[in-house]
Amino acid sequence: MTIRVLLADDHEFYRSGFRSALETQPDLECVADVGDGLAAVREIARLRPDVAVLDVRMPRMDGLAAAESVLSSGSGCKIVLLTTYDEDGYVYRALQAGASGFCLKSMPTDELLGAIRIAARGDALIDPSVTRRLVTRFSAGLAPASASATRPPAALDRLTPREREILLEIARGRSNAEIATHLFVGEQTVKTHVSHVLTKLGLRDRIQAVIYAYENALLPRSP
Amino acid sequence: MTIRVLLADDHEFYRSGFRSALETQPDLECVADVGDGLAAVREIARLRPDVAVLDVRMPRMDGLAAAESVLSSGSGCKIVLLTTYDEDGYVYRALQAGASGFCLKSMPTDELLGAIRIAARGDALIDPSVTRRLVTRFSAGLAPASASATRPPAALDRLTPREREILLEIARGRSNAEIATHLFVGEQTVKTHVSHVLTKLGLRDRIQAVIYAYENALLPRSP
DNA sequence: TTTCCCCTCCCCCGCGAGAGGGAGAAACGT
DNA sequence: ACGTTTCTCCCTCTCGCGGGGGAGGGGAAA
Repeated sequence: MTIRVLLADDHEFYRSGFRSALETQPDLECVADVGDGLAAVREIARLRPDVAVLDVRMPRMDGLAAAESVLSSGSGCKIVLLTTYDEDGYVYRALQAGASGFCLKSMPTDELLGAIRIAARGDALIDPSVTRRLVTRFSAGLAPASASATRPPAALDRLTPREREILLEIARGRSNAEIATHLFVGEQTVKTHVSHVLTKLGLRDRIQAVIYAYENALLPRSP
Repeated sequence: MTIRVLLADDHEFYRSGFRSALETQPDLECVADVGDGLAAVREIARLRPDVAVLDVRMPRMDGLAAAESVLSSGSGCKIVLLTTYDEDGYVYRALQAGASGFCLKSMPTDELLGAIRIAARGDALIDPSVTRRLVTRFSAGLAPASASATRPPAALDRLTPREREILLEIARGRSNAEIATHLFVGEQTVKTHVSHVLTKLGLRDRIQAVIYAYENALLPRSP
């Protein structure tokens, strides 16, 4: 009984490499590979794979939204999320959605294949470096970032959703070019958003924005 | 640089088998093996191993209590918990105590050795079948929180006092000119220090330095 | 339909930042 | 005495950042 796998990633090379790796495994079969989240949701509904491997960063619909859509549909398809960035915020959304895996792309091929098999049998695997963050959080206590305690400063409400997203990207230390790549827009666009964020929040430069984000608990304060 | 390991388990045969397995690994060294939790706590304090592998079920003091004792002592010793029973209640206590691993005894030898290495480098590994329960709980509604870690940043020791001072100034969002004024030195001097700080800490720019400072709790929470 | 907001992208321009050199003067331990 | 480390200051050069404009498209409200 082979495990039917679907892959969604926006990098063509990555997908072809992934397919090649799967072909060497007698128990794994890649039924489709797509380049964005929307296509992933559609193809999963059509082909009903056992496991879907989704990149977090994708055009049109990101992996998290796609995972939530698939998992709430009750199709029984297991989800393994992939990311090049060990964003722990993503882990929580993924876990809350019921994902069966959260792995870094830097993970060795055989380990990733193992993660797929683990997901297929109903278990779950989280990348060790991500697990560490999880443990740190657990040992620190509880309470979701969205709930209790901290009140959002009124100035934040003046930001558009996109601008808030940009603010978080800035706070993670990314350059304009990096933000552009990660959000699939041009660098000029990013510069415009950054400029608006700084103006609306009355900040001098992106460094002040980083400090602003930390002081206002927009970022979890833990390594 | 070998990883120094301590084992605590109440089965004599298991301990000897564990020692044998470690002897085949050039990077792992078993500094002691004990048969109960109380002895584990005492020997960990005396021998200061890098990683302690503790069985959950032990006489006198169980592995969880021992783990909590060791982890709260701030010795820096990492804890990997072992159990034959995948009780998720144990996992939660272990994670809340700050354990770096939670593995089943049924785990293959090489994977357990891998878990020790993972723990030694500061990451964490949870057995996949246990992770699955974790995910179930997460998706059921639990949520974590902002954390506070007590971690000694080793790279900081490579900085001179002046450079540490500069790092704090950077983290406060000051420009080179402002730092110069504040510290009564020339801006060129500041630029030199900043450059050294970035080089020594392996950071790309001052923005990463700000993030570094926050993540390593170099700044008191001010808001 | 018109108006407004949001997102997207483009231009030029000035400036601070950081790299990559070098160099002098203390203070330190030997 | 000596070398090492630290702190100080200087140069040039490149590049990213941010401000100042403008502009088009789409969606939602009026």
